[in-house]
Amino acid sequence: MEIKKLEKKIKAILSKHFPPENLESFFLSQPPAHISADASTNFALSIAKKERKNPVELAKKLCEILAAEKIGAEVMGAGFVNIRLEDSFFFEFAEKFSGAGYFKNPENARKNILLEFVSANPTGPLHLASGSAATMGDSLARIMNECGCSARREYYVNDVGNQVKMLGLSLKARFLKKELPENGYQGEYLVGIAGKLPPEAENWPDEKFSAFAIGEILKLHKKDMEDFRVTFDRWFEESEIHKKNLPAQTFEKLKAGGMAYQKDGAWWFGSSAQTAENGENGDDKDRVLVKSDGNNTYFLNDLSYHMHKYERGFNRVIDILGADHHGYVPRMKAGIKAMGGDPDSFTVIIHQMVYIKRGEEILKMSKRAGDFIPLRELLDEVGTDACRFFFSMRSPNTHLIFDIDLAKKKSNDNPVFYVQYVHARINSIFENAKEKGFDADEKADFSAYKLNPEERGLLLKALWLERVLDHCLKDLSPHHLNGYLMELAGLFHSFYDKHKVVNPENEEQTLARLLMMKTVKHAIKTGLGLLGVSAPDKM
RNA sequence: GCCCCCAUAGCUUAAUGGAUAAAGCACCUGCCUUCUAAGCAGAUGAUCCAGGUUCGAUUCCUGGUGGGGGCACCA
Repeated sequence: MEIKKLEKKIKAILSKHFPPENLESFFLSQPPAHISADASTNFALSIAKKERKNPVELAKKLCEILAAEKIGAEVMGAGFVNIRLEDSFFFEFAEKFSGAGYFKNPENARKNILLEFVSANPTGPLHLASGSAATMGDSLARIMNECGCSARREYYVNDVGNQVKMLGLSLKARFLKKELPENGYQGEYLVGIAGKLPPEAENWPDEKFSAFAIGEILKLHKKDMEDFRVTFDRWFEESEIHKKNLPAQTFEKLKAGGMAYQKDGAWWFGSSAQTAENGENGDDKDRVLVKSDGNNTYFLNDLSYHMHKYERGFNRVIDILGADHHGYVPRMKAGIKAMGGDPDSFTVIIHQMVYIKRGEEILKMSKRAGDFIPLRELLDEVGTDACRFFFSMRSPNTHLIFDIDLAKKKSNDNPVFYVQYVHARINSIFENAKEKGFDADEKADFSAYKLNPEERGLLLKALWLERVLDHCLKDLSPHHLNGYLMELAGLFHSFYDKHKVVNPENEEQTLARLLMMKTVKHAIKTGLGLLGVSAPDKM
């Protein structure tokens, strides 16, 4: 939180010279690599017009104000103010950084977030593409919690409906070695599950086959997610909302509020009218709630499930969906609004489709037998670390082409190893230090220590991790963290090649550098941890 | 036809409206007697097109072009 503290401090100083409305646009950012400064602000540029002053003049004034408070700053370019921090600042920062709760932001304390993701139908093994959503959701939840929000992960299990019936019938056919029903589930996995059925299943009713199949497939999903280091706080079964009679209650409430009408023997939700007043992003047509055969649509059930999320106390509800479901978003927002909720508290992260490149062929993710690539296959062949880092590297908006042959064959080229290698190398530095009699945790006085550019660069990078996490929260995507870790790793490897940490002839330097190594190691371990990637001591 | 997403280096991708657009792969040149060469140092190489807003646009807006996805009384 040192960046936010510094921003707060500078803002307080500036508040004596600028009106509050102009101060709102003040923030610090990390200067680009070729600028030798520790923090910079475009404040002078952004308020020049409002203040009716030349930006460079304003920037000069800023520097004078800061200099009076002993903050070193200079003007550069068109009006950037670049701040240089004292060496002592970095040592103080390093002492705090490794402490627990460094990233906890009190402003996030009231954010009670529910993330729903993967939620694959329990009718077959998890597809590779589920790994993408699982990575995004889990890493995002980890980052949110690290930053002081309360985020919970949920997996919605569609354990009722036609597909479940069909699954049971398909399993039964496999068990009795009969022809599969039309539109039945073709996958070989049902043969394996049939083998687990007891002999008396011969006399089971169809529903029991369904329940058995779902139970077995859920076990697979849970195992896959566990091995992928994704822990759901709850596996919410759709049958639960029916036991609680929630869809009927939702339906009644919509009717009572005049939001539902009857047409052609079905009940409709006026979603287009409901969203029309919102202007943009309205639903383009009304949606059926109860079909003319008397059954609920998926939408009505799902709306009641989403309202139940709010009833459980969550004030921010986030779904992660594939791009093929984006059309679903406006009607859900309209539904939440009609139910008296706040549509702005509901966010859908749409991730674009993952395409699989195998050989020269680009496959759409598909459940057809020949094209189906299970997540399990990739986990076993490439490993969780490489998979998770690879999937979290991209923004959800990227139309990713996943070259599966490359991923398997050349997994060593995955940048995850470059980052993990930092952790392993620092670990052996500590071992070496210990052998030479240095105690890395020893408190020492570094007030006279002059940081060289590489040392300063490492501590500066660690300092800015805080802002990277802010960007992840803002964009609801962990991918900024991957880029950050690769950059930090690059700085470290370069430092490592140029400077030696353990030097018995220079105790002050050794202890100072050990503190830096501790800081870098903590940044790497924390960052990798947030991505669900391990930080090995040896490689 | 309408809606959403995308277009950056040979390939896969980064870049809160900011300063000299950043990495990896591929390719080329050097570097292991020193805390792990899964590494380092260096060379080559890019913002789809046309307007607009702005002190400043890869980023925002409009219009093209090209690609992906979606437009069910399915779930």
